[in-house]
Amino acid sequence: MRIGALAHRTGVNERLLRYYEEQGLLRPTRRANGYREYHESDVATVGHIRALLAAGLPTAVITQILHCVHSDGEQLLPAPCPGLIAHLRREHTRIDATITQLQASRQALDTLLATAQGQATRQP
Amino acid sequence: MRIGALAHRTGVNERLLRYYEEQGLLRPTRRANGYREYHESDVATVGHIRALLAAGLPTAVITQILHCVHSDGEQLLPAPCPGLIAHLRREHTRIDATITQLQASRQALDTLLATAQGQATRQP
DNA sequence: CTTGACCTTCTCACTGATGTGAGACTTTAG
DNA sequence: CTAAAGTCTCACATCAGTGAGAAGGTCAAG
Repeated sequence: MRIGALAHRTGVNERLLRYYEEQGLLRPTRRANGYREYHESDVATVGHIRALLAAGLPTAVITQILHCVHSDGEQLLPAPCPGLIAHLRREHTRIDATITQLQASRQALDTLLATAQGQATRQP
Repeated sequence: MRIGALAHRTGVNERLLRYYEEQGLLRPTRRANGYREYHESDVATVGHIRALLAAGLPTAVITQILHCVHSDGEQLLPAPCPGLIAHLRREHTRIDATITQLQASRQALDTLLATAQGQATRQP
């Protein structure tokens, strides 16, 4: 599969897929003419990458994770990767904190919106 | 209050406070020697800015919001600011989506951790 | 074979929030 | 007065991501 097809199937910009390669997240092979050739499993990998990035993990950590993972479907972590588990636990805590904070922000926004709408309907 | 004191009280880097001024989020006055002089209420304002930034709103939008707000404690929005309400509603939706995605990421991380710990305890 | 549509390559330059450091000036403590 | 601490501006770095441009590859239709 070439880059355009992968971009289309994952919804991720081609430019970004090249960036992920540059960061060591993806390792497509090359055709004779230099075109990147992606494996079917890269579709799933890109999905994982997006999820982890959305969770706020830096690419360097994601690279490490991906190296510890046989992405045979969903079975994971055959390699030892010491320290990684502790790191992941910390990330987990961080995500929890982020969610809590986002909920607070949303609450603040709710209040703001309630006030704003009160204003707006009171003098349209 | 000078910038160091505000930084200390809010936990926000001085550099960042200057950046917020550059972006129009804060408008400290200047002393004769050029030092920034912050008002007591700026402590609360910085808190609001951090919450909104954490929610993913860009500084430009936050500037707009702050201009529509008499920060008399917590009472808000005396100015009309048309279009802002719709914008805020969209941001609200976006935050909801982000929270959902983060929860999914956390779930994925849980699975990863469970597998990892299973591996780790099986062959220590 | 030529043309045109489309795909891919690489490189340079930028964003936005934040970090960091340098060099100059001011204020404060001893 | 001197030293330390605080502040100023300016500039460059980061990190995920975006955009544009120039060059070349691929393929089907004429």
